[in-house]
Parts: sequence; C-alpha cells; structure tokens
Amino acid sequence: MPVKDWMPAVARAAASERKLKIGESLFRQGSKTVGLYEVLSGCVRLVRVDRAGHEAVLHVAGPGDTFAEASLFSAQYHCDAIASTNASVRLYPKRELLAALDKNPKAMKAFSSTLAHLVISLRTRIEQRNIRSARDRVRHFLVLNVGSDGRTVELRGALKDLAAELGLTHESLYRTLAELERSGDIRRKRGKITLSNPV
Amino acid sequence: MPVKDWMPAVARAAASERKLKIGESLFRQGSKTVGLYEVLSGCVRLVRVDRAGHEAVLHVAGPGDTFAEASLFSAQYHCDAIASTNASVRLYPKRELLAALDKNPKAMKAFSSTLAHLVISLRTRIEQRNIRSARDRVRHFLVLNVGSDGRTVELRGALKDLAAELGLTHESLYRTLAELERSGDIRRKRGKITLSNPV
DNA sequence: CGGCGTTTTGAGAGAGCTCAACATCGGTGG
DNA sequence: CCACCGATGTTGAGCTCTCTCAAAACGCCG
Repeated sequence: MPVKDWMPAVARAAASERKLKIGESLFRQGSKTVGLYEVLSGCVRLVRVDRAGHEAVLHVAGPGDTFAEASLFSAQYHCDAIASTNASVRLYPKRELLAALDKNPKAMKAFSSTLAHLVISLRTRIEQRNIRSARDRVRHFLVLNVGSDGRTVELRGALKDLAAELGLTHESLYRTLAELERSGDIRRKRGKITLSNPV
Repeated sequence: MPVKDWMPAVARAAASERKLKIGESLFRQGSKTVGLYEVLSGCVRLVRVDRAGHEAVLHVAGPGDTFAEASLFSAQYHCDAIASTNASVRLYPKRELLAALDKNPKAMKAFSSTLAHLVISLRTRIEQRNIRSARDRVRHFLVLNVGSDGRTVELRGALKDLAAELGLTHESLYRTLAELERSGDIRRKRGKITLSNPV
C-alpha cells in the first residue's frame, strides 16, 4: 500500500527531506533508529556487510517505496542504507509516527499490512537465494518482475547492481544473460529484458 | 513477544488445536488462509519447493513460536507448513483475530512488533544465505544461536534438518562440522555444539 | 535382533568465483 | 568538437568448493 494512503497527517507534518549523493549512506547497522523513510527519487539499497567485506543486498527501495519499517520497533538499525543513485528521501520521525499510529488504529493496521507483505517478499528473496544455478536464479527473478505485459522486465540501475541484488558476481550474470539470449530465452534492449516464453 | 502477552481473549477463545504427525502438512502454498498458528509442542517448518523439487526452508517454529503471521493480510498462504516432528498447534482463526485486533490497538501494535522482528530475522537469514563458504555459514549460524552462556548451541532436531535450514547438503554439513571439530573451533556432544572461541 | 533413518566418509564432476584483459559507454573539461 | 577518464559491460582461463552419487557405520525403536 502506498505510504500516502495510510500515513497519518501528524506524522506527515513532522517529516523532513534529505538528499543523498550516490554511494552516500543514510544510516549504518547499529546506529540509533530515527524513523521510517520514504524514497522520493532515486534508489536506496539496504545491505549487510559480512566480515569478508561482501555486501548482501537485503532490499532495494525505489520511488514511492518505504524502508526501515522495522526501525519503529527496534532501537538500532539492523542493516546499512546506501544510495544506489543520487536520491532524495523523506524521514517520518519515529516518535511522532508511533504516537500517530497509536491514535489511529486504521493506520496501524495498514502499517501491519505493509510489514506482512514485506515478510512475504523477503521469503521470496530467500527462495531466490536457495536456487544454486545462476540460470535458474536469473529466470526466477525475471518471471517475478515482469511488467504489466507479462513478459518485459524493466531494469532499475545497472546490471552490476542487479548482480549484487541476485547474489551473483557480475561476470556470472553477464555470462548467464548472454547464454539466455543465445538460447533464445530472452531478448535484451538497453535496460529491458523480454522473456520469449512467459510463464 | 510471547503470544500470551498480546493475544486478545476473544481470539484465544475462538482458537482450536490440532495434532500433526511428522511429515504431515498443515497448509500448502496457495491454499486459502484460515489464520495464525502457534506451536504448542514439536517443530513446524515453513518451506517453498522450487520446480527442481528442492525445499527452501524459510522458517522453523518451535514451542511458543507463532507462524503464518502474514496470513492475516493475505488471501493465500505463500509457503508450505510441514511438521518436522510430531507436533501440536493452535489455530487462531483469521476472522476473529482480525476483529479482535481492530478493537484492541495495543494488541495490534504488539502484532506489528512481532512482524517487525520477523522482518529482521528474515534479513539475517538472507545474510546467512549470502555466505558461500559452508564453514563461514555454519559459524555464522552458531554465533547467532548460542545460548545464555555465549558459547553453546542447542540443536533442535537432527543435523540433517539443520543442513536444510542452512541451505547446505547434509554431507557438506557433516564434513564441515568434522573439520571445525578437528581444527578445534568447536566441540560436539549429542545435540550440543560448543564454540571454543566465542565472539 | 532386525529395520530404518541418521551420520560419516570417499571420489568425481560441475558450476560459480577469482583474476585478468579488453571493449564500451557516458560524462567532463580543454 | 574531441580527448580523456572512470565505471560499466564482456569474455577468457583456471581453481576451488559444493553438490551428487555411492557405500558403509552407527543409533534408535519396535
């Protein structure tokens, strides 16, 4: 559900905006939670960095998406938020938002619904990561991200970013896409991938 | 938060119980949602099965845990629930529970909090699946699951089940544990694993 | 004691990762 | 307008690690 449809006016009034340069971090894992964010433009990714220095991409939020929902019930952020492009975001401060939700059961319910759908999409991502084969993992992603025509996927950002989101090396993704194109399963055209045999 | 602490009396009154034999399924992906479950005894795992027939373990719920939270905001279950042991569960029917939550903002808030913490733990699981090395993935799991002494992990169920939960083959897990034991990083004793160098 | 599922170890193959070189594209400044 | 530069995209070769298939020891329960 779009944030506009449930965000209480009080919380909206208390919101502030901020611009981010590409690569800039909005918060880090362990830092104190200040509230919930909405992406106004650009893309922000949520990642965790393991000791080997690898980024695990947990989520990519685009315009209209919210992120850091769980921050309302946690004292610290549990991942890093980094701008994948130049971006602007709106912050709904935790204190005011929680107070407004307490007074507005309908909004609280909508917020719960948002969290519930987030849970479902996270589980889909776990399912994705369980697929070993690069080919199948890419196909899995494509099928789940086709647009309204049922066969075309619009890519947000670079293929390199997609590789990170899929948990593959960019080399592996390039090769896999090339193979899929050679075998006729997909067609590519600058930022778009079309499935030849939509499911 | 334990379900007892927030579950409205009305919903509790409407609950029913059910026993499951090991391997029995409680619901399947795509089946109509009937409500939220609590595990009374045994273990229930949530899985998705990909077309290759592999199970991706999304969650394992033990006594006191709830599962299928998102069902309240979805018409169909998005994964399978299968008993990993003989188990008994309690069903809080969707209709009555939603009605009770609507009338009880505090309970709704607690439910949101439960969802938020679920989101965090799911992201931790994604982080885990992003670790390629079996050794590191096992260590990651162990560190996150130590008991109150900070070094001992109590295993629920068989190592084979743990392997599935970690997204490894059981052979790989056995080998990895054997290596960790040989190198002195862990010690094993029937159902318990102790870290030699707790973090 | 017998049977079944778990645990363990072995050998081989496949697939993705790593390192490396190069091509291509987009933006910047002269 | 062109040259330059960095980031993205592409392809090659080799290696490592896990998966897979196989076989056997072990443990629990009837």
